[in-house]
Amino acid sequence: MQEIALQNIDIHTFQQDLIDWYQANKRDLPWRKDQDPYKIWVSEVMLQQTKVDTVIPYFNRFMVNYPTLKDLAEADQQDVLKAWEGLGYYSRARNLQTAVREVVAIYNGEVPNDPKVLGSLKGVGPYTKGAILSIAFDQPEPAVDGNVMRVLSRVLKIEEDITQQRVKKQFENHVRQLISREDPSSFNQGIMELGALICTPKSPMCMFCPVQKHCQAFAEGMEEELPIKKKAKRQKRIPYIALLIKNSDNQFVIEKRPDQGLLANLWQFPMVQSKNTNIEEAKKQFEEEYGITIEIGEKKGTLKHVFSHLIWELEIYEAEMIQHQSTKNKHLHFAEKRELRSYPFPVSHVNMMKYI
DNA sequence: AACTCGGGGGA
DNA sequence: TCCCCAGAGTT
Repeated sequence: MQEIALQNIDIHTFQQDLIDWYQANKRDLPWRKDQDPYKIWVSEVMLQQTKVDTVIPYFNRFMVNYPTLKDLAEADQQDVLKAWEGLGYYSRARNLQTAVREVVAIYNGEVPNDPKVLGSLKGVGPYTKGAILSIAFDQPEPAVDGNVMRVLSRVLKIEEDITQQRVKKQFENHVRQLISREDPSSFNQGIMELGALICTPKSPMCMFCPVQKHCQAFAEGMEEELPIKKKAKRQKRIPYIALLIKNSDNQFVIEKRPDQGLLANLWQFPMVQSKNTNIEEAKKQFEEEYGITIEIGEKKGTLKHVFSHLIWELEIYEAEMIQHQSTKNKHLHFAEKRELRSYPFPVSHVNMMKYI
């Protein structure tokens, strides 16, 4: 199978052109200062579905707070989530901490360099496993991400839907054939760097591409048509009434979200789904769900928060707590205004604080 | 294989 | 708007 796609490539020259370009043009990034497997690991998890420029400040703060794997293993999860606040996909942080705790408990605090062991850790999938093995341990393992599939779909003119898992495995097989045994780290990072800087999704800069002479899509003028990617479903919209509730001590009511699912273990201001825009209905619904009697005041504004698969449409009201009955299903807390920022909140609820 | 899981930035 | 981003876990 891969022989068909690879038959037109001079593998050795391709490796050399790519690695030479990478050595001359690689960005100076904080996780490229050394080969510490822990730092490589953290950076790769942060970089999942997240751009380099977004990750840099988070990575630097994270290394100040948790300079070693052991520091992270011993940390409080709420503090780790606070350090992750705004980065998104919070299961990455929870899984990373689960995994480093396992490394401390079972592997003497040393990041495993065995592919099967490494891949068994929480949050370490095929990409992250290959990235750690190649970058930290110089092993010739594929690390196929969106960049790699875009670059190789063009170089090898692969016209299959890259959202399919079967196709991603084909790319991994291609990389196994193509990867440099002498410098797998620079090879893998080189393809990703190329995808980020030159072989971009739109308007790739083929005139500056170090592997242009190897690129079958460029030869046929179809680089803009690749890769082929099935379109994602549209998000579902969910309207909410969200409440900035003060009690008689001038404290705000906040709640901890459940420990599974969306934004797990983060904090938020109370809110109820509002199919109807009737505020009296929302008040009744709220008092049933939360076991609090409230008086709803002025509408403070609206916020839209877009997730990958859904959209929150928040209508924000201020309110006063009249009476507190029971909260058996909700983890309610009362916090002063200045204390609020010590809790990890999703960005949408951080934005609500400007209405306080 | 399809669905869940954030948030930001570029065009 | 739409698309994409150094993806992984669950069902």
